[in-house]
Amino acid sequence: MSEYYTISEVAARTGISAYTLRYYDKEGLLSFVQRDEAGKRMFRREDFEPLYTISVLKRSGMPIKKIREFMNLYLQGNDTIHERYVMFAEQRESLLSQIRELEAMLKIVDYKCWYFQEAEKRGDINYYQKLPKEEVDPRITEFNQIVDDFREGIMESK
Amino acid sequence: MSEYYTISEVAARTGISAYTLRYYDKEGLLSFVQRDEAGKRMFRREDFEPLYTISVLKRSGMPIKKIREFMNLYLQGNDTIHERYVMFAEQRESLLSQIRELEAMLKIVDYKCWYFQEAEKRGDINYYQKLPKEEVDPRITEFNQIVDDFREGIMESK
DNA sequence: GTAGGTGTTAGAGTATACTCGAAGTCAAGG
DNA sequence: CCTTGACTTCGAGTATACTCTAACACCTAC
Repeated sequence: MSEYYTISEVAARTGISAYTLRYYDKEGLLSFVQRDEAGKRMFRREDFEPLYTISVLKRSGMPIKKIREFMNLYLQGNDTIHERYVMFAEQRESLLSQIRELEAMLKIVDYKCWYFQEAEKRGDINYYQKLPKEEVDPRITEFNQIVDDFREGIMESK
Repeated sequence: MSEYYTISEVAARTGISAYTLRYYDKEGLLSFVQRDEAGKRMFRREDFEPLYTISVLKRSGMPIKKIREFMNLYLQGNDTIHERYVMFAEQRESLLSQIRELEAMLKIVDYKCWYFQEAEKRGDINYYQKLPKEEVDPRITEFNQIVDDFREGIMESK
């Protein structure tokens, strides 16, 4: 069993390309990686944990610069536990708001899927305009209200 | 009450800057917008619906090029209802997988928040390594297993 | 000893989505 | 009449995150 992993081994295992790993290093994300006499990166077993953390932060939408800040705190060890906790707590809030945003978009896209199916049945994208008011599905009225608010500059929280 | 809206009125109401609206137009997203004799864009009341749709698709993570495709179908009216339905259905799947991904990240960030609080109490980021095996919280064991899988190249679905 | 395969670096190129500057048009108000 | 302000276009600049090329350094196998 080899003590160290080369960049291409790490790339193959993590799904992060060697190019990207070198880019992350250049950007100061991989300062914890050791080098051999020739200057080659030698990834240790324990290096996969910070690597995984980088991957999680990136997939959470954190920009590289902020991940670098985090990694700088990581390098300083026990003195920065609190600061790192704060960063995770903030990222948690960011994730929650991203999820809320996507769920709001999902609701509208769900409506659009339904509406387009109804329109397809009738062969007319504006079929509801030809119906008497009381036969118009409330979902349509509700959506039109959202669009009216959009036109009037009434933003849905956000 | 004015019949038409200028670009800056639309910008103020929708929160999309005039620069961005012109960029969208250049990219073929706003072909439905009329112009006056002087070449100025005249947004009609009804134009806010496609504008809202563009906003929703963008906030759903759809790239501009694909939104353009959608808008080209929109311009063709009733003949493209089915194709547009398909695009919404695909976007719905995309949203669901984005939400699943962020929820998976949230779980890990939640764990990190908890772990860093525990570590802060003890003033040691690796406190659990000094505990007897049976006193280590199962959440820690579980997380370490995820990192082990990451190192072994065992991807969590995705 | 030399070809192949790995690694290194610096720096250029790509893609996406804006964001802005410059120069010009046009209509209304002082 | 002329300035002001809102609009126009074209094209350049910015930011982010890669993605790749070029030139070179090693080590191993034939």
